[in-house]
Amino acid sequence: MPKQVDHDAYRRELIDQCVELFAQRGYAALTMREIARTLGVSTGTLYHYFPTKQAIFSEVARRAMQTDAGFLEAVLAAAGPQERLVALVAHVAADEERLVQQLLVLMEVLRLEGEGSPLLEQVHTMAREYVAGVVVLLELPDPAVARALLAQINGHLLAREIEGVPIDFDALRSQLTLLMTWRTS
Amino acid sequence: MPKQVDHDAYRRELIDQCVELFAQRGYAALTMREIARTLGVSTGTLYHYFPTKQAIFSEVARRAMQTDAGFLEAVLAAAGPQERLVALVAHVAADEERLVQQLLVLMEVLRLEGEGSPLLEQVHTMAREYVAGVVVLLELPDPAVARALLAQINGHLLAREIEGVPIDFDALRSQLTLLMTWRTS
DNA sequence: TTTTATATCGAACATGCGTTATAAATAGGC
DNA sequence: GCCTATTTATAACGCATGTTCGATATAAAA
Repeated sequence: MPKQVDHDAYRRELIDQCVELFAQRGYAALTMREIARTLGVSTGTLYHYFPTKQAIFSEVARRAMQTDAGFLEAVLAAAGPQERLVALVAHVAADEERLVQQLLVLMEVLRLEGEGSPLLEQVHTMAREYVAGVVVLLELPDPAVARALLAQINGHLLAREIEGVPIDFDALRSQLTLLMTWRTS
Repeated sequence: MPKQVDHDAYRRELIDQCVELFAQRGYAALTMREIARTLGVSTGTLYHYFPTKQAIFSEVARRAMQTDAGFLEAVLAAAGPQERLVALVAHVAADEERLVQQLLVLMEVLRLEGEGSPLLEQVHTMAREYVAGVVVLLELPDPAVARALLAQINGHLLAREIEGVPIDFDALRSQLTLLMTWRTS
């Protein structure tokens, strides 16, 4: 009968476009009017699809936490741990921007959500799954090694922002290779 | 004649208390009224000492960037590179909270200040001085090694927030020791 | 073509913001 | 004890915010 729009698909589209916005501007500084203007809709439309600004952010955060399947496939395709590490760094280099955005959105969750919030719990869970995933992927003997590798990657992403210089991915890869040999002492 | 208050000293006191506030709440979410309430003064008093909210934040950011002298002394007191690394990690462990706050404030600067802003330039400069300082302190052959060490430390600080688990400083120290042996390949 | 439920919009509302203005309190010099 | 310049506090201003609302546009069903 009425005008028909694929509600859920459109919602996802809007959320996808919001990830970059929330990452760059932060939750508090970003206004509903600015979101609407950027997405090319009115605030009325925004409220037709989402009940509150907070609800938009929750979905943005959940979206940012999703690991893209294509990446996992690509890394798993490589034969040994060494080759997989190379594939992993290649993925980081290719998706640099998105990974920085993911970090920024996650930090925003830490800011906004208090102890015990479901969204915050989800962030912690996801982080631990990341660690466990790297252990399996690279056949590591100890989660501490995985943590070190991820810390190294995130540290470099952070340094890119703070120092304002591009990441040397060759150096990063070789540093990660060295870290892979680390054993508890 | 009138009531006398050490203006500059009081300003510094207020700024010091604001660092934690801006780190935890972020610039946009933090209101002048909240600052005033937390510091136990009125907004009028706040505006007597600072012209704008932006001005408070600028000074907070500059304050957060200051390396405390006590730390440098302690590290320099140690004899060789290995011993100094141990001292450095000990300092990180002791000042964990303050270092996380520093990171959060710096990220807030990145959010707020556009390309070419003096404050942003100051952040970049400070970051590079950090790298150069670590090179000298630990007698490293390559700035890339210093960057790797700092990335590892910051990465672990970040992971503490995101994973919600405490840092294993013994593991961190031994991982940093391994990274110190890294050479460009 | 008419009907009708959905989709979209832009104006309006209440609230809270950064900031200003103004008055009260304070303490040192006469 | 009185000035007087500084320090403090409070209320108010203009504006922007998140959200609500009524009207309009849209397209499938009849």
